[in-house]
Amino acid sequence: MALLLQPRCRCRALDRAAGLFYTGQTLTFWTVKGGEDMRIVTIKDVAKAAGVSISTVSRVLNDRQDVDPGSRARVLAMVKKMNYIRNQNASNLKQLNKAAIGVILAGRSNSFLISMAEDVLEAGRGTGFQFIMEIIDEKANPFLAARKLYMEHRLQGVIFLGSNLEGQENEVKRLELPQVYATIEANHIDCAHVSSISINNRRAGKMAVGRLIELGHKNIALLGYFSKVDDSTGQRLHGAVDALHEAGLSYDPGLFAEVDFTLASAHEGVKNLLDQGKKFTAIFAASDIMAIGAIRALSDAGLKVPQDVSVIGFDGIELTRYLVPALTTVRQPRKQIAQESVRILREMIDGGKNSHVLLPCELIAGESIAPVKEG
Amino acid sequence: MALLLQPRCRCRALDRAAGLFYTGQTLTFWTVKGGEDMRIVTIKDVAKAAGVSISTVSRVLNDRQDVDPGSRARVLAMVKKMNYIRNQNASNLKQLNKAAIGVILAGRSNSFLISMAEDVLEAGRGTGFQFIMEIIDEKANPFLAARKLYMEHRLQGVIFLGSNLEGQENEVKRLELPQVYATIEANHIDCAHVSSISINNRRAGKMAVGRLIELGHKNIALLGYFSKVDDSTGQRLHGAVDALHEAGLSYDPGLFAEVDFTLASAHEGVKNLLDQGKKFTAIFAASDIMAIGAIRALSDAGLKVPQDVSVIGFDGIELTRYLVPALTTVRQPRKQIAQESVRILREMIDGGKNSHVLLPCELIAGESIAPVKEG
DNA sequence: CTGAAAGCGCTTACAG
DNA sequence: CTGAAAGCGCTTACAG
Repeated sequence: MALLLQPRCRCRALDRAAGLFYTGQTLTFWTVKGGEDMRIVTIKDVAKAAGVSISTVSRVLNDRQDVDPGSRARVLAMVKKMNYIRNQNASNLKQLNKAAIGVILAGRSNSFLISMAEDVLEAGRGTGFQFIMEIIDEKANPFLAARKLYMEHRLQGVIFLGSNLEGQENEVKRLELPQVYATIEANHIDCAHVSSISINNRRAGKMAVGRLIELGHKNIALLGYFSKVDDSTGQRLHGAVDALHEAGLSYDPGLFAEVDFTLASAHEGVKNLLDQGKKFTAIFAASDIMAIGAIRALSDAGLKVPQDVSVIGFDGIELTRYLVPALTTVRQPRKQIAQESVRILREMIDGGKNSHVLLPCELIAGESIAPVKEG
Repeated sequence: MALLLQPRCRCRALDRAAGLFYTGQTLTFWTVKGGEDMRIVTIKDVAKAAGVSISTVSRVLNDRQDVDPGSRARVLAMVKKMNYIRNQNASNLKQLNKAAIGVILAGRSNSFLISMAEDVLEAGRGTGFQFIMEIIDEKANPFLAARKLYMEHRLQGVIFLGSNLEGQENEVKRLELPQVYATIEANHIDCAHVSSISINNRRAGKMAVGRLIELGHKNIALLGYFSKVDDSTGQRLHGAVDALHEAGLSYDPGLFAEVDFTLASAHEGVKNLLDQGKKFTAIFAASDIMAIGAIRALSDAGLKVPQDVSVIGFDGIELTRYLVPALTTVRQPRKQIAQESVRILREMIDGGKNSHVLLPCELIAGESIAPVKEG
């Protein structure tokens, strides 16, 4: 790379053997090898500069106590001076029995899950486990991701956030690692190394629609999708139908719009219902994002929330509190799910039993629902 | 792990030497080594099973053409059968002269940047470069992240998304790699391996506030923060002040609320202004998220947008179009910035000159601004 | 407390 | 077209 020789960058090419070299304020340690001419400082370079063996450098880097304080000081000084950065590839390749936990996050743009991933990392602090997070596409294979992570980091266990287990029972079992499914009810999977923690999505959906019914709503549109196997989203909708039935109302499939977890899809779904002249006074959306898309579609049609149509979302993301009107939503206990995921996984890793936990959830009163209009 | 011996998981412990083993439908290849008893399939195992050398397996895995079709087929069959997954640690450790580009994304919960990161990956498709993305905390050191990525992947170049260059000129120069700063104006950094691409944030800020002035607003609150060095956010605010001055209005520091890129912070900032009895008829926020927090604070005080107060945001995230009222915002040409970042970086990698590009941006008319109320 | 040596799983000239 | 061998940068028993 010719640009390395530009004087304005205060860099000078230098053979590896020459060791350290000062140019201006910048300490430059340089290697020219096989066409590569970018500075790479390895443990070997540090060892040479500090006058110790690579074993000793490694010991210092790994905070082992059996190192002479003087050696340690010299090594640390050189590490800093030479800007040494450990090559994790090499480290991982060798270090087999690490205490590592993988976190597979399915869905890059799902802010609820991203927040929960942060909660998981937070909950993992001080546990002695290294948490390795992998963000994958919503449609990607989470088990493959977990296997890969295992290959590369020798995980002791995995936490899955937001993965869909639809028809994946065999994959789950074949991943022979303690695993916790967060936000997903996985109690139908009968495998001793599988736990799950979530809310009771069906009851949550029932609660939300129950509230709408209490307010006098009878024609309630539902947004979401039913999977082949009942996943979280489907359960929420099933719960909605439960509430209708319990109130002696019938479920009108014409008021269901199949939408995914995007603003655009929800917007279009509700627009379609309106265009078809469907009559409804309330909407239950299987996610907050869907609810926001829905509200916009209502607004486009001149309908006001909650005066003309009540809307309830799901998840309880931070944004809901800042919307005008604030969105009424079913709040999942995000932090608690995160913390319990870590706790349960650690328990399993320590040889404890698996468990399938259902946490209570809450209907957060916003400003987006109101009693049904007379007439 | 005792659970591996659970019959329901269809697994059986087996010495490595024993090779393959069928249990039920599941093909299980097993190793028991040093306390670890989770199946690890390596290239060596595949080689043995396919009856070739590891070199040949590696060639197949790397899609080299100099392999006998028969060998290739046998290897691929075993790879599939044995569920072989390549250990990237080992691969990266050895494979030095890869065509790889690093993408450092600063800010986990910045949806504008996350979307742009996806655009970058999209733009990178078919370039022959592997794109390696690292998401770091907003406050983390992006240069350290880049160095680490370089250590582990021998990057040819780096794209920084959303990093703050405040006082980091030396770090930039010391990172002796072609680098592109996206969304940041870095033309003050005089280094031949540094490029940047962004909008002219100052002019954009001026345009936004200019629009508010056209509508008759004179008391305009500003949300954001000024850095020591002028970064994007500061530039937007400077531009706002430019617009005021050009219109013969003076900038009232009392109408500035220092807030960061969170809903909560913007909400509190505007609440404070209102609590202090500050009078303003419009708000210019340095990001859309800030604008949303601001609108909520206005609503809490009984003020309506845009009837009582006009609000303009910045970035043009998808959500703005779905809000009610839709948020008027300065749209950054996200896709174009992403595409040009990749193009410019590749040019530099090929030995081309660096460049600092300013792209035009657009004021997207929403429903959140209106002429100032009489009286 | 320290260093020489083996080896993690892979890739890649090199010699057939 | 193929395999034996060297080596990427590290960690970790092992023997001092």
